[in-house]
Amino acid sequence: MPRHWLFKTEPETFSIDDLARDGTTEWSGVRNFQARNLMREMKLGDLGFFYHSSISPPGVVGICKVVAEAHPDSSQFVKKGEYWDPSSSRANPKWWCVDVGFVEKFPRMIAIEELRAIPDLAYMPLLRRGQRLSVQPVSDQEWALIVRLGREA
DNA sequence: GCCAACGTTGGC
DNA sequence: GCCAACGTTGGC
Repeated sequence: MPRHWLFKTEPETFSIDDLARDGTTEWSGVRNFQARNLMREMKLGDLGFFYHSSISPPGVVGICKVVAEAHPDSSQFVKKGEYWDPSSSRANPKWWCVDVGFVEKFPRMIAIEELRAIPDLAYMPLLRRGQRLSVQPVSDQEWALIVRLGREA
């Protein structure tokens, strides 16, 4: 069972600086069953990379941790909200998510281009063609390698 | 339960 | 803005 993860977010919507400011946040709005299932596997204290997507350049910018295990995603019940799901109910919630907390911001971003150049990372879903999961597992080896890179000033 | 159409993701 | 990839939807 993976104990490390990667969380994608568009920084215009919610960035590492937003997480640093707020301390914790509900990782709501994920509407993909595979990503939901991964969040249900997460345990309190699990660490994850914080990844900025849909900007130039995209990349890993820091570390967050699971501060609450999976619970129903509150945004699915907000009527007319962006993430409202009329097919879900409080009695039988469809979407689940964790809460994440700020751990650290790396002194530099590790851009996807740099990750792609490392053969040991070739099997990361992030770098694989067509893999668009917004929540992904990260192996222990990948984790250690990327943390080392990120902490290089 | 097949599968075409459609919508979304996300790097480039 | 383009477009490949792929998940979801809905007609049949």
